[in-house]
Amino acid sequence: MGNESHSRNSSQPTWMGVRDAIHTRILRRDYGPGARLPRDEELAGEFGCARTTVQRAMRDLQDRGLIERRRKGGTWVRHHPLTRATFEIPVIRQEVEEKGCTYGYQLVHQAVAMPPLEVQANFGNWPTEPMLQVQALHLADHRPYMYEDRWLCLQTVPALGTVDLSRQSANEWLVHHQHYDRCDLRLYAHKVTAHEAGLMGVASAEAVLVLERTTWIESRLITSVRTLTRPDYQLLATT
Amino acid sequence: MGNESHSRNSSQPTWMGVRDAIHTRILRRDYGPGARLPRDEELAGEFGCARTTVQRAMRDLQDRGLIERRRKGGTWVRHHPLTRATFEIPVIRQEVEEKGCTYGYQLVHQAVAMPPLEVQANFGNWPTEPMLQVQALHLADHRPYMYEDRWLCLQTVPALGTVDLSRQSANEWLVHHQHYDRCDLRLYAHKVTAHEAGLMGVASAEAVLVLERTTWIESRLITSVRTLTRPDYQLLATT
DNA sequence: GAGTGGTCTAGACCACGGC
DNA sequence: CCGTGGTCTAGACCACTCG
Repeated sequence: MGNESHSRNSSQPTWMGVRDAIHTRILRRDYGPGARLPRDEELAGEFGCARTTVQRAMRDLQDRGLIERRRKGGTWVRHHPLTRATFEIPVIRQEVEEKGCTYGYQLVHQAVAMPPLEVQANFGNWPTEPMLQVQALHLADHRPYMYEDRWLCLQTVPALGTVDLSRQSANEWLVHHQHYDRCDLRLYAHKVTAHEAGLMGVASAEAVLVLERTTWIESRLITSVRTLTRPDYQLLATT
Repeated sequence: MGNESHSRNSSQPTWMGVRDAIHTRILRRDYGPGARLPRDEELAGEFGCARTTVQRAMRDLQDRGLIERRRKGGTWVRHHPLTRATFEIPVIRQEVEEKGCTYGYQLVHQAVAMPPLEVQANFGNWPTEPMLQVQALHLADHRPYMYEDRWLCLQTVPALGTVDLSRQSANEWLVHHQHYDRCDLRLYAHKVTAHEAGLMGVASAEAVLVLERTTWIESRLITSVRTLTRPDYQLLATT
């Protein structure tokens, strides 16, 4: 039944021990796909622990997408366990410097304009209005590392109007001066245009990973940015 | 101080209420980047709740990448909050059917062979040995939806040798017969080859998103699969 | 209405790790 | 060593939701 490697001693089960025991039962189909698990209280009795401990174990299994829990409905084994992948999106300067490279930044274009429809698509109900567009390159050892096309909301962050974005990236300024409480992400492949290829220093029509991020504070739009990575860029996750 | 929208009433703070209050203080730089927070017990006293409740709030802030906690070291505001994105990787049949399409499957190639080096790179210390390679198309309304190039470990899952993979996808068989307890993911952009373009029914040299997954059970390799999506495929996440 | 999970408490002990 | 977070308990009440 699992070797209980997480328990401190036999008389006091840990939540990890309980979790592993239940996980094992799911893997062995003692609790098969779609099956209903015993009530927390019952399991607590079986394992000789408090109901809180079972709860802690169950929350972990739920976070991992193995079970579903509903008040009154009880706990159920998912028919198909969810595969959830968590990626960490790094701060660009930090990522570059952690690779032992010198970070650099170069402003390409800046103007106030009306965002095109495909950008507005990220904004939900947010009213259409002119925004500050900033296109810039992030460099590693003086070579292009990432290209970003960003739209900034001057209504939400008026201070941006006074920042010299040729010296400091909007990314960096925002990290230090404007927190967010919501972030939408979109990830897809993109064939670079001739213009983008020139800026990035890659072959024309190369395939690159695009990361689109839209951030908000208290339901007010801050910025939407489309980031083009180098063709060899990979996102890694271990579940 | 935040409007405590998560508290049931003023006399009994909820962990979400406490979390939001602390979050607000971080946003307002009452607890600035790199600062140390008061001990849990102290905060519990301030909020008039049990230490357990503060713990629950802190764990959530930690999961969201806003703070770091260490025994004896205390709780600290991260200099740069982590941006974590969680994506759900769907079961293919389910994903297709949820879009209202008919799911289909077509085996392209199957053979036992030695996996090439770039595939072995996903296997860590796992010994090199012949594996079952399966290339197949997943269809939506009879049109190509995804292409997968998969390597299966016959040592770990001998039963696979007897499965007719021209009728049922390895994906589906594995979901029903072989659970995993570890999954490594890798995500990148790829320019399709002429061969892949022909199979997928897309223009040659098109950019597509590739999802590589390697799964394990009790430290034994199960399978490694490289999935090519359609050019318009996007992964979405809301943090 | 009633069964089930979700949360809170007060107190205890443990484990990690900085000093 | 000893301060701090991590976990466990036993019991209580609450909130959601299914039948």
